[in-house]
Formats: sequence, C-alpha cells, structure tokens
Amino acid sequence: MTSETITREFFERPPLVCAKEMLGCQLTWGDTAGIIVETEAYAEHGDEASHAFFRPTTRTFIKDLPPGTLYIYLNYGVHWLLNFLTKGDDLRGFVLIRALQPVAGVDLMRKRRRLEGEKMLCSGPGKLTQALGITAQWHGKDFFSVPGVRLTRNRKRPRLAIDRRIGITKSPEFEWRFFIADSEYISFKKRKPAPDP
DNA sequence: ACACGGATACTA
DNA sequence: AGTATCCGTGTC
Repeated sequence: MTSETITREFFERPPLVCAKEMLGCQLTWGDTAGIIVETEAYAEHGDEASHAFFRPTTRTFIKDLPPGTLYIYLNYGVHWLLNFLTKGDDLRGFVLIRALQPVAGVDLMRKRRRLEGEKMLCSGPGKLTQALGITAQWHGKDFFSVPGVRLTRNRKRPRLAIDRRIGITKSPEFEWRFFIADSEYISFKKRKPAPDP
C-alpha cells in the first residue's frame, strides 16, 4: 500500500481546503494513531467563532508562525483541543481536529480514556487529545519538528459530508464542519435532513 | 438537562 | 490580582 507523508506545503492553503483534505489522513502521535474522520475550519477574518476574531495574541500567532504550527488550548477548563495553523496566500486560519478512528495504540488509548469502547475513544475533540496524550506542551510547536508525530495519507479520498460547526454561538451559519460520511467514529450524528416543504 | 473545570488573555 | 471567556464530556 502506498503511503504519502504530508509536508508543510499541505498547510500553505486556506483552512477550508485543509480541513477537507485532512479527512482520511492518518495522524500518528507517539505510540498511538488514528484516521482523521472529522474536522472544522476557522478563518482569520470574517469568522466570529475564531479566536483570531477577538484575541490579539491569536492574530500575532497567525502572523508570526509557519503553516503547520500546532495551536492547542484548554476548553471549558477540562479539554485540550488540537488545531493546525494553515496559511493560504490571503486566507489563513485553523483546522480543528474533532474525531479520529483509532488504528494504533488502541489499548493505550483505552488506558488513558479509562474506557473500553473503541468508538468512544476519539469521537470528540477533547476525547482524542486525551487518547493521544496531547496537552499544551505542544502549543506553538511546529508539527513538522515534533519527534514521533506525523501525518500520512494512505487511503483513497473518502466520501465527504458537510454540516454546521458544533458548540459555537458566533457565526453558526457557516457550514465548515467536514466529516467522512459513512464513518462510525464521528463526534456527533449528522443533523437530520430538513423536512420536505 | 446540567454540573464540572482551569488555563488563558484581557482589564484595572 | 481579578475576572470573563470557552470550538466539551459524562452522568444525571
């Protein structure tokens, strides 16, 4: 099976493009790994849900650091959330990793999560960081300089599904959440289709 | 439906 | 220093 390693050029594109293209890629983090099955995009400009909209330090972060830098922060005082900085020419922002399908180190994930069920291990942005052992110690680090960590594409493009982002109150209308349509490992069931008029 | 939780960044 | 903010999870 061919396996292509993702390099920095991947992230030299807009967050919407990267968020879609990361689906189906394998994220390896030390002794654990998972297929990315769900992502969300956040834009530097025009997106009120992005930290860049209300935090000067996040705008500085985007300006000063290279594409592929990890942006990790604590949410609700409990969960670390993993984001990648992406920089297209004039469209910059972040991709939030929201769910993985576990493929390696599953027993270690179970131990860290104190859970047995495989589908529960990484089916949420806070769950997957706990399963992979990700904390703020990698915040601001260049993904391509972290030992034992890599992104690879080792399967054909999955069938995409699109929906609104989850858990936000600002700019809720943007359909910037992407997931693998038939995956059993996403964080949130697909919204019911709108009833016929 | 609701409690839990704390680092961060911004104000003063 | 003090406080408002927050892109969730698990259990009720």
